[in-house]
Amino acid sequence: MGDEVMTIGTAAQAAGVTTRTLRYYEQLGLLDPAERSPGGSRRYRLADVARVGRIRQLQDILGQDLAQIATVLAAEDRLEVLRAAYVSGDRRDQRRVLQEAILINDRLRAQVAQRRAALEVFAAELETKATRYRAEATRLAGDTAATAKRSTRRA
Amino acid sequence: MGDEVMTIGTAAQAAGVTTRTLRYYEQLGLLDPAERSPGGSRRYRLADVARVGRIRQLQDILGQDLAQIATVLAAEDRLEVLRAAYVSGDRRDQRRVLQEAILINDRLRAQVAQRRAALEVFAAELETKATRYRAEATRLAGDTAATAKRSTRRA
DNA sequence: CTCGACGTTGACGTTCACGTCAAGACGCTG
DNA sequence: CAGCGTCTTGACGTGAACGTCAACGTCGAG
Repeated sequence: MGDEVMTIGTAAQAAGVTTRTLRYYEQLGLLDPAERSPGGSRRYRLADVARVGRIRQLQDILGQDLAQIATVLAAEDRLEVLRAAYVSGDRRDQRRVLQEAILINDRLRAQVAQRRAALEVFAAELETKATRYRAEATRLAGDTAATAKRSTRRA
Repeated sequence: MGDEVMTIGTAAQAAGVTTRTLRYYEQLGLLDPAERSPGGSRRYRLADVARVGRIRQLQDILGQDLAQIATVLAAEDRLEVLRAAYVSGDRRDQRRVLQEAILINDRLRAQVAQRRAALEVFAAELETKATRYRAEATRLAGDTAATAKRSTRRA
């Protein structure tokens, strides 16, 4: 109960994309609707809709490149598997599993860190300008006020 | 002197792109090589090469979408113009010019801030996991050591 | 059971950001 | 000025990420 199951049209609407997009994502291996109806219709669950949301979010963060997103999702999926393996695994497995998880996570972190660094630089540029503008604005205001009281200055 | 002028092939190589890319950027209005030779060959200057670099940098930061990059570049260009207008303008112009500059800059900042926020969220997720993994790793190590000394624990 | 809405696969169309090729003009070296 | 490498415009090709259309099969209300 609770695991709402829906047709592709409904799922698409819920996810805010078209049915074509869902089929395309499936074709690329980004998504795989758990079951088919006896007749062959895809059946989506809320988890699938959520995954589409994740894909769009990643597109927003990392760019359109679905191949790159595929690797990120694969990594995340693998982490999920590892998590399961970890809690139910015996002691000697856990170290290996954890090591792999750390490796995957670190790779993702490095990737994100790089993008973040580039963005930070750009943001810093903009902030610098913003600061200069503000300073200039107050200077202008002060100057104008002073000018009004005294007279002229600066050739 | 100094303002090195070059042919499209040389400029392309200097910028690390192909000649096709340079013509394409020009076609989109992202770039415009100052002059043509009498015969019609494009002449690029170092500033043009730098601009290409800026475009690639922005692609890296904001994604491939050249239309969006065009608006950013247009904003930056406008800021340059305003800067010139500002230093040579008379007092009553300066306030208007500065206001426009601030407006443009703020729009860019908002845009960047949004992307930054999304990235931060993702980065935070990864950091959380990294922390958990590290904690788990030390726990495992400690547990193992303790287990070796005492005996078994945890069903 | 029928019928209309919706789903299926397959294939072709479209936009973006270039790559590639053709036919000719340009430009520098010898 | 002859020749070879480079540049010009124009046009078609390409891979990614879908849109769209055709010719079917499926599903659920009546």
